Amino acid sequence: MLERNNSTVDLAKAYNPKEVEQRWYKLWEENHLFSARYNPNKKPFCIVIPPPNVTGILHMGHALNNTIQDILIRYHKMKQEETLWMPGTDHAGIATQNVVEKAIAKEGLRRQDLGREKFLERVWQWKEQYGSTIIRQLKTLGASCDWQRLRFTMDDEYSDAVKEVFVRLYNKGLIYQGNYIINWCPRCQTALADEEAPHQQIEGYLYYLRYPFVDNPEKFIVVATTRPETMLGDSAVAVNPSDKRYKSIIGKKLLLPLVNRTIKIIADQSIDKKFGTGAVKITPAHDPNDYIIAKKHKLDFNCVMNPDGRMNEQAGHFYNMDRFEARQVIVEELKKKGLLEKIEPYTISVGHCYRCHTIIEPYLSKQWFVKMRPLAEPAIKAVKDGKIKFYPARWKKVYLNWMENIQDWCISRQIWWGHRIPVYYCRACQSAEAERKPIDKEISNCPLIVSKEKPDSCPVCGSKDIFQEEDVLDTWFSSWLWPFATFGWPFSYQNEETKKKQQELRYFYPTSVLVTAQEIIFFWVARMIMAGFEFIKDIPFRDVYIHGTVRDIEGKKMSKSLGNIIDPLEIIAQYGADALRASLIMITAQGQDVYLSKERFEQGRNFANKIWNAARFCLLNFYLNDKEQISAYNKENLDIINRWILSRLNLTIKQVTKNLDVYRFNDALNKLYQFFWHEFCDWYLEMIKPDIKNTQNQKTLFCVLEQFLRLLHPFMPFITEEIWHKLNQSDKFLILEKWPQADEKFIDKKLDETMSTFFEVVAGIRTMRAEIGILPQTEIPLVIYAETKQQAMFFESLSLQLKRLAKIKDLKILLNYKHQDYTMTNIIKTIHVVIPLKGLVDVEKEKKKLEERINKVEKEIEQKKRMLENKDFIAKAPKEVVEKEKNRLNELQQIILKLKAVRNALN
RNA sequence: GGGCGAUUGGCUCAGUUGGUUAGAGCGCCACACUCACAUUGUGGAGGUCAUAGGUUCGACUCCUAUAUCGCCCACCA
Repeated sequence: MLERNNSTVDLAKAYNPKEVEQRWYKLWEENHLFSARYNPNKKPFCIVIPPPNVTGILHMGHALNNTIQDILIRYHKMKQEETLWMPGTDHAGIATQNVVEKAIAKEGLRRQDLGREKFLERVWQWKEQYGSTIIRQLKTLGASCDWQRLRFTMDDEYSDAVKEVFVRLYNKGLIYQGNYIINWCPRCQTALADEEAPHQQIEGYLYYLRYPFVDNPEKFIVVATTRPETMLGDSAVAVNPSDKRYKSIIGKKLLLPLVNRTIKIIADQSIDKKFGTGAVKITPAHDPNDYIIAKKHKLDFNCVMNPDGRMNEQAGHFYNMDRFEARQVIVEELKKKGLLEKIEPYTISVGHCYRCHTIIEPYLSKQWFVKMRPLAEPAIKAVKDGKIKFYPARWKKVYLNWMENIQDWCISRQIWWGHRIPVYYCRACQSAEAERKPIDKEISNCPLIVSKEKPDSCPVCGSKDIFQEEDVLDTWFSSWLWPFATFGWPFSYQNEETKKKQQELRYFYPTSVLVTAQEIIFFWVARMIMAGFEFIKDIPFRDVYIHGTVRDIEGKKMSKSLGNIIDPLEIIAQYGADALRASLIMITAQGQDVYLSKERFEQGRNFANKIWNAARFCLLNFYLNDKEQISAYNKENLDIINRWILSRLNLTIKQVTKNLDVYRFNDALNKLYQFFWHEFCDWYLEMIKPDIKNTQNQKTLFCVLEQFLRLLHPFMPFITEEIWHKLNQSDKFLILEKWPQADEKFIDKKLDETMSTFFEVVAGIRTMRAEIGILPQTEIPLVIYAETKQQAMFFESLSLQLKRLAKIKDLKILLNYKHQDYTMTNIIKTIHVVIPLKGLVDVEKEKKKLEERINKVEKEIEQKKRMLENKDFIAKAPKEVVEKEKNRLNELQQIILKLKAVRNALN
């Protein structure tokens, strides 16, 4: 009930987001407004959050990503769907381990000092202490996640899913172990997947080395390399078999410098004759291409480096040198021996660890892999067939390109924090060689036991001395199960609870949309699609919305090391979460990168403040005791101003809804911004102000404000909820209210046009006033010469407003323009507007301006005429367009007549 | 080497299937504070839509080149 006593409406002059936001979030949570459940009577809508790292703290990327999800969730909730936003965090193996290692380093400890178990204890401790930071921060942003469902990728239930998946894939023959050259990070000391080792160009050198012949040490062959330190592990030099320069020496023996080992010259098609000298040193254990060649030619694999990037015992007197130090020393020694031909500057592209940015070492080691081809097939098809849609669509191509060239996935990591690989060995059967060493022995025959649980005894020898694989799984090997493992899949134990969970999975899966950034398409999106098909036999989500990357104002990625971070929490503290959200959304065009500076957030703050003050004004002026729904009116009973604002409101509802449905958040919000600020505040409120107590104004005002709050709620949840309660004085939460539906019968295009003519006239008068220097508060007389009787009546009906808005006294609305005493005249649309005050006008200036305008209009008339004389245009353009052009020409011709009349009068 | 994106007023960007007079925010200039809001209001200046061709009755929009910037993918030592 709308019972209002002005003294009870107590709103501060400026909006104070801090207090409001905290209060409402608490109430939302306490009332479980975000919780979702199986509900067959409602359409499900589900988003799984891209789980932030437990080590994470909220950055702008999170803020954007989660604001978008929150908008979708709140929007669909208001559309009365059963809405679930599944939250959680990711254990982030390497990242978290690094963080904890740094922490214990302060105590002078390395993880090896603690041992695996103790170290893991410390990680869990760390997680308990700091792991919920990001969750708290998401709450300050307003995220409407179902927090009771909060998942962590290392939860028991979730870990069970990971093990299940490993076992299933292994049994299907899709997981294998093998010695391959993988991306090795010498700092993290673990293998990485290809995606985790992005290539970056760095300025390096191309070294030309001389390898002497065994039978003739005076002569040599020259090879080019960017990594001279690997020469210690060379097994051969390869040339192209068709290379005339080297044809005769294929098969000859060379003496590998510094190590004095004999190697052969071999021939291989893959060698590019044009590159370098056309002769390539082959280092099978340190280069993926050389590895392939070595396999083919059965060469030796000489590993010369330790996992920490230092040279190993095989490296002779370079032992224990760091790889880059060894590079310099080796080059130096070769130079002394006269075996360095030359050094050229050269740009090379090398992999970098995506966690610590150390240069990757291609390293031969025994790792676990997933065969991806079979998994990719259905995932490719689903996207090709449009079962999964990308927004913006261009990412489809990127996805397909990657999927169609997919490589096997290295999933083992030599770290401690993560899901330990569910593989067991029998010590009795195991020989010493099974220890991890970069070797090229075939996989040991020692029996593997792949099992979710530790087996009691060895199935081969019966020994009870069983131990588990040391490696853990790639973090993404758990993340790719997120859309279903979060529901409790695989429901290993059947009971009431798991049955309920199963039902929920069936209800919410496939989820509705995945919202993420482009960097994550390969890591996560593609793999979730594959896992979805493999384990649930269905797509994991229908839509994938890829938003842009948040960058600083210069287009650089925001990062700690660059020091260009804008902290969202600081913005929230300063301007409020609503302001942060609104600012981010307003400048984020679909899928485009966002360039941010602090000042951008003022726009959101200003908008919030504007809403606050407009609402305050309304609340101070409501006096009706009963609230009547506007839909109960017959719109014919409303006056033109109320009809107009309802027309604009309904159009806005339509546009906002449409834009939200296609993920055009900026368009949706900008429409609301435009409507509220410029149509509702600037025009509507100003027009009804003098007569605000009028019943129909009251009702319409209430209705528009109420509907607007609903529309804005997904974008700016806090301020809308606050005003909503002040407006309704009830306990009903806005988030539970229905999303407005546009009522077509209120949308009146003609009326909109008529009103904009009125606004143009008002603005035109203001311009004239400003030009002749009449102060805003000074009232002036005015004559309007309308075109038609109807138009005159229209202005008559708005004369009160016109007088107020343009500070007019003695308003005359006449029909036939007759120039009398020239004072100041303007033609707005086709209407003469005259300020009958003498002596204010600089006649020469006016003449000049008039001439300019006449010229412009004449030019346009010429153009229109040409257009309309063109037979092709008349024949081929749509009728409406031709009609429009004709009308415009007509109008222009009227305008020009009037302008000329004024000019003539001036002369 | 392939692919993608961007190029619109001083700045940052919109412009949804091609259709009148290309929009916004910020900034700038001028004016206005006892009036819901100076985190405001009113008015104004400022753009040959990167360049060159082409398609079309009509191009900011579609096509082809070119230039500049940015990103992604690829094992060329």
